[in-house]
Amino acid sequence: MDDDAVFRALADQSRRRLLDRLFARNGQTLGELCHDMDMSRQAVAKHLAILEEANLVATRWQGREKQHFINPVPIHDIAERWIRKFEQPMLTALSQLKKTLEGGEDA
Amino acid sequence: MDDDAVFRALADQSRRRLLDRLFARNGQTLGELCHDMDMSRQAVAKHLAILEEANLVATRWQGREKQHFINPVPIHDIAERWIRKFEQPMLTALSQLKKTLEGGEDA
DNA sequence: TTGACATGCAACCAAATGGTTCCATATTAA
DNA sequence: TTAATATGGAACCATTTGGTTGCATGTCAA
Repeated sequence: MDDDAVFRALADQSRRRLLDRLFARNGQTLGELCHDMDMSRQAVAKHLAILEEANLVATRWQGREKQHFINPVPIHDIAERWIRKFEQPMLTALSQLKKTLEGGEDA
Repeated sequence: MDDDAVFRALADQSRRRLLDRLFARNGQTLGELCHDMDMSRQAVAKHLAILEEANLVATRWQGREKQHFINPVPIHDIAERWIRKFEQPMLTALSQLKKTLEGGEDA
């Protein structure tokens, strides 16, 4: 799986908003997803293409409409991995951080 | 907390690598973090500034050296929130996705 | 068939991004 | 004091990014 594509896809506010919208109601068409996005249809289509490229969204043609479906797996995977990575050192890192920054002089 | 800054900070491969390095050993100086980064010291410093801006890294001056400490809280927070958001609809979304994409014709 | 509708494609543009280089400043060591 | 070391600042550059517009294509409905 391409971590980088997923991270970069998530780096944009508008794309996270599109994911939120698909969470609220899955399978929406491009036209539906354009509502209240305050940018052109083509701009929204580009964002969706980036999400699709990152495998965060899958699409299906239904007649002349393109439906968009969220794919929760990649984001769940990286979130899981990053959480797991951070959970262990978290407490020690935190106390260490506080000590070194607040306390002042200990190495 | 500024989600956007955190997401964008994590969107870059080099910055994720710097976080990895700090996980491996916390409190490293700029000079240490420059090793094997295949870019100039100033470039690394810019990346670290972005991480610091996103509150993912805290720094402390020790003489003429600047030490860098990872702050696991923000990334843990957004990961938690995104995981939680995705966990509930995950199973249903997945089965729905499979049905609509593989199966073909059901709405 | 004809027209409206939903989308794609491509060219273009401004701004942000990731990098560089040169020089300045502060701290340590000889 | 002087020199080396660790970092910061600013100007600059190429590429990427996020947006636009105009036009083309395919599908549905009258």
